[in-house]
Amino acid sequence: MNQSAIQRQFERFLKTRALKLTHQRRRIFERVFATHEHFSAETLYGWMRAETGSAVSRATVYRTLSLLVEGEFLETLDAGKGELLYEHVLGHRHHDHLVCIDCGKIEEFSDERIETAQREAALRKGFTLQYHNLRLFGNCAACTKKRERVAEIVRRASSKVDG
Amino acid sequence: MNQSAIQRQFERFLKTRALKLTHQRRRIFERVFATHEHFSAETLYGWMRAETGSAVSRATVYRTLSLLVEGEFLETLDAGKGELLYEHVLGHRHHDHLVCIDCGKIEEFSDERIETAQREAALRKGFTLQYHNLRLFGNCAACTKKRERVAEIVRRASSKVDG
DNA sequence: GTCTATGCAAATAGTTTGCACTTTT
DNA sequence: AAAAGTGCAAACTATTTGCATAGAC
Repeated sequence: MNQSAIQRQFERFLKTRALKLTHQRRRIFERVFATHEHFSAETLYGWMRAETGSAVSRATVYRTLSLLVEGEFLETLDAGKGELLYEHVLGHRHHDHLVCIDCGKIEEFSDERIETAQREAALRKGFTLQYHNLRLFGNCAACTKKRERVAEIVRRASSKVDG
Repeated sequence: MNQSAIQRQFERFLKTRALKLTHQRRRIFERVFATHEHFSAETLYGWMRAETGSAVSRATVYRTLSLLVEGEFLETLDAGKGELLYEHVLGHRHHDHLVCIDCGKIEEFSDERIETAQREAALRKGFTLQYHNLRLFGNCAACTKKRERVAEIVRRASSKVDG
């Protein structure tokens, strides 16, 4: 699915709910699908202010983001930074996230075994599964190395004190 | 591990960090381990006010909860209700959660296949896994039935209109 | 013209923090 | 006595909302 196809889908979505296609909504929509990064509401608001086009207020950014999530054009990700992150779904299969607790780097992964086991767990408990949220927290490769270097320095310093 | 054993563990934890065992901390600690439910900071604060004992302020409740999480006496769970829930770890194996989006009911489950697949995913991406967070959202058995009854009523009503 | 959207600033909600005073060690 | 803890109220942060005005249909 390409950019203009999804744009039409957005217009259809608005129409079915008797919502209006405003300049602000179009601008936000386009900007959101122009990035492949995860971004926060505040980040998006920053982009809107920095780039030219019809002005968009913070309130409208928040309201439009909620709308896009409802319409399943965006998904949210809470990386534990106190603010929600968003990512568009264009061309993205379902996936879960790995979050680096040192630098905030986010990697995506998916595993069919996990999906299956989740469905079974829900079934066992009598739940009708609607959606799920899996986040793995740890240190990315670079930050793991950094941590190892620090640990090495600490080890040498304390052996000096001991010895 | 029984109540008094974990209490001693708490005292040891405080000692190693040169923290003091105050009445407030002891009261909060005991109350938290007296429940097997998930609870929020505000709920705990409510319990503290309702029950007799040395007064505990809201700030101290929050500060002590953070301390207990750091010490790994408690774990947090974000059930998407805008407030964090806590649960103690006494006698609980690691588990993940199923959350009912209608009534808020929480069930626990665990599956070794999920744990394994997570470790593998982290490894593939070069991450050192520290912890993870898996929540399945859906409708519990009771709420699923309720939804089905509502759907049935809607179906009948619309067939009347059509016919 | 009607109904929805926007911008602004104020409100919200859960949580955190600065500071003067109290308690534990 | 020294160091840490507490309570209070104010601060904080991300997000939401009320309301008057502007814009899409």
